[in-house]
Amino acid sequence: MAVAKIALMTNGTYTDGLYSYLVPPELAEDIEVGSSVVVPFGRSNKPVQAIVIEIINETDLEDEKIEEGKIVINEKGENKSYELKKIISLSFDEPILSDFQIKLCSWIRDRYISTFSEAVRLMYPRGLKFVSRRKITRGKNFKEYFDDDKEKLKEDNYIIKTLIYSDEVILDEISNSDLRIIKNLEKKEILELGWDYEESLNEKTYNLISLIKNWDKGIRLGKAQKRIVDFLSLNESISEKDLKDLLEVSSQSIKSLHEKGVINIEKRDFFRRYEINKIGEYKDGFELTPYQKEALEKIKSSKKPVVFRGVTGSGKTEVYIELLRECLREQKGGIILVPEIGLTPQTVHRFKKIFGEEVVVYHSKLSEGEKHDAYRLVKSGACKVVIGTRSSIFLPIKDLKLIVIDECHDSSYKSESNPKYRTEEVAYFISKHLGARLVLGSATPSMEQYYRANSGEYTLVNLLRRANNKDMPKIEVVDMKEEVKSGNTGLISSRLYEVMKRHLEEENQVILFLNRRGFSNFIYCSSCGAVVKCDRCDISMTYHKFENKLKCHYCEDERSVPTACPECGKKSIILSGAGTQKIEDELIRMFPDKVVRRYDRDSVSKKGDQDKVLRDFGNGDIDILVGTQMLAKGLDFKNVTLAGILSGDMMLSYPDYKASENTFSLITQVAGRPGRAEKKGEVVLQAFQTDHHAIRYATDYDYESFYEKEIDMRRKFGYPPFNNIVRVVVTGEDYTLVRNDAFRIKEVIVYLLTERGMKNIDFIYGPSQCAIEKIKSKYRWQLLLRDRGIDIGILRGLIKYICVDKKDEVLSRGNYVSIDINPENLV
DNA sequence: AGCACGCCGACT
DNA sequence: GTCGGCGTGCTC
Repeated sequence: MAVAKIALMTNGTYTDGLYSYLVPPELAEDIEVGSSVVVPFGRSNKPVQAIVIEIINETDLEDEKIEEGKIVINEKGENKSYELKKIISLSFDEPILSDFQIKLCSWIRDRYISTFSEAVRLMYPRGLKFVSRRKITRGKNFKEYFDDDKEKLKEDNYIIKTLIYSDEVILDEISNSDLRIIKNLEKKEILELGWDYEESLNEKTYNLISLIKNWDKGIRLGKAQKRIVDFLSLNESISEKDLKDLLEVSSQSIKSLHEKGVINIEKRDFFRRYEINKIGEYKDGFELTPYQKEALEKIKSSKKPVVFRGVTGSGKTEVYIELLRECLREQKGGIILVPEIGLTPQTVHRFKKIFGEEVVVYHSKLSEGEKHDAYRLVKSGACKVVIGTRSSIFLPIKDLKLIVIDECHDSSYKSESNPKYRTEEVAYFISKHLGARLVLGSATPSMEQYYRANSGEYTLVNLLRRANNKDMPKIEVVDMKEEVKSGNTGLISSRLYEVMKRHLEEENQVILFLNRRGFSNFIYCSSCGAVVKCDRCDISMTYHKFENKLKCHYCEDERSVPTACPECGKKSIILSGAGTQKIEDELIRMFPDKVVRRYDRDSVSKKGDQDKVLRDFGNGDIDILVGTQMLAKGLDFKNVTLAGILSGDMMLSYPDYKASENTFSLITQVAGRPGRAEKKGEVVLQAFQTDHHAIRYATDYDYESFYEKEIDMRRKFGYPPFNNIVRVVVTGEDYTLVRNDAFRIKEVIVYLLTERGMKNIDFIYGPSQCAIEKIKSKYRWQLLLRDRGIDIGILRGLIKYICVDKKDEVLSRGNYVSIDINPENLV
């Protein structure tokens, strides 16, 4: 028998390795590398899912031999023999992972310090549900047990009673006391305790109905049946549901037609697909401008990944479309990655319109069924174009030749949960191995991306002219310090009000932009200055007017607004900050005859809400749209002539080395919204730190100068792209234990390195408390490490050794450690 | 991570 | 005695 090395799909680092199982002869033909299988695991032989990573034929065994079902493994000159278990079953006919995907899993596992199962999960079809349950059956002494003592029938356990008339008892969970009883009876062979498992595939089918060619015309048909036959003689085929709806006929009529041999009923796969409504306007056909053509040719001729810097409105999308068209002409596949699908409904719709059924849309808001069907459409090769968010990079697109990462600087391309991968790196790995073209498009590439483009690792392609040949709108800066001095404590400066009024009077539309949903919309005490914070997360709670409640954005905890200050007891609690709700109120007061709408995660949480607001805005039913980040990307409305940025520098105060970069790109993006059609656009930027280089260069649209200044700082302080940052976060409920563990990790690192003769260990920062000290009742301490004077590979290995392999020895019980290589944010 | 097993204290 | 809680160790 052949031996399969498998990786388990259960969680946990302890079982993160390869295990050997025998391939039973009856499955030998079907099990391949990449197959999804079920294996018995652990002392109780619980069935678990696993992926076959390697198959070794008996004849190829070297250090290992199989003797009478046992495997003899030669380890360090010693023969150890294990009883090998057999694979129970195969879950899909086809292998789930290709050889390349297995390679990718290993790479992800190493690079981001995750487990095999976490990596496999990224690529595993969502439609398969697997559950294992306890199964209790009768032992051979079961009958005797009652013969001995008839009284037992009355008092015994309900499981045993059930077994008197039923062959088995299946339980989702088993209580500790029941387990003990069963274990005891198992020894006497009265009961047997085992496992049962169930796999269900969430796939849908429909009935396709068509007329049989030579059906017997002499058969008598009912009225409804005649209608069906008439319809089918004009139409080739129709789904049963549509037939019923259209002709208003019953299942019975269809059934009897089938029985009479008049019609065919065929089961067909039904694919649940994500559809979106048309929003806004854009031209369907287009011709590339000479500049776009030039960029296209440069991209096509590059052998390296391309950083495609195109200013807002330059028409990067048209270039992507051309690249995709070329792919399809050659029968190859392509993928366009976008930051968050909700951010660019217009783009998605546009691709759908051009490429039709060929496009699969994939993002986190899809249902499990929709995700699964998207996977199937791609896996089968039926669809060759994917447009989706970061996780779609793992879809098994056939003959992948093009990967585009649009808005490539966006932070949503970094995964925050395990494996904490960076989409760009994964895409790079894939493109290299599969020979696919990689294009990173943005108006404001990240400092790292631009650095790579300048250093020759990537190719730089610029598209610095807008498609409509218009200049970028002028950005006017309003100094809020002056505004406060002159007595205006509102959110909207007198200057912005003035400009808004002018644009609105000319029947144009205005977008107002704010950082994050209600980020600083906290309440505070005007006597002592105390801010109401969440007890569990230690972040300011946000005031939500509609519910008149305070909410924590990290743990979703909520409470009513206190009447007195929790610190000093005085009744001087007042509202502050600039939540979108508060602004909405202010605007309604300022412009009573205009329609104001909010666009943030609170007001458009449902799938349809978002489309509706954008549709209304596109139709001109809304005059002023107020929103967060969601407004900054990809939206294209021709009547928008003014964009207001209310707190342009708020982001600068985030505890993050990327604060400047994020501020710059945000301003640039917002500025790209107004004036996209014939009308001239204008931007008003309110800020306190008007002299900051991010603000100054952004208002001049001077990306190059900003880059020069910023890259110097990165070099000086050892931040990416010059150094990698490894973040280790310890969490747990006991403050002291968490803190001590963070210090212990540092000590162990220093100890191990000095032991190896390393002298300058000055690349560890911290431990320090995280900016958000507590989330969901768990304290958080962090350690930041940089690869200064140490190779990143060695550093990664060291951290894995300490925080994963030796976790039990280093960490206190109940504490948890999370490792993030080059994290996107440091809160 | 689960899961099983075994040790120990509490309570009939 | 035996029930249940938790600490420990293993998983091809």
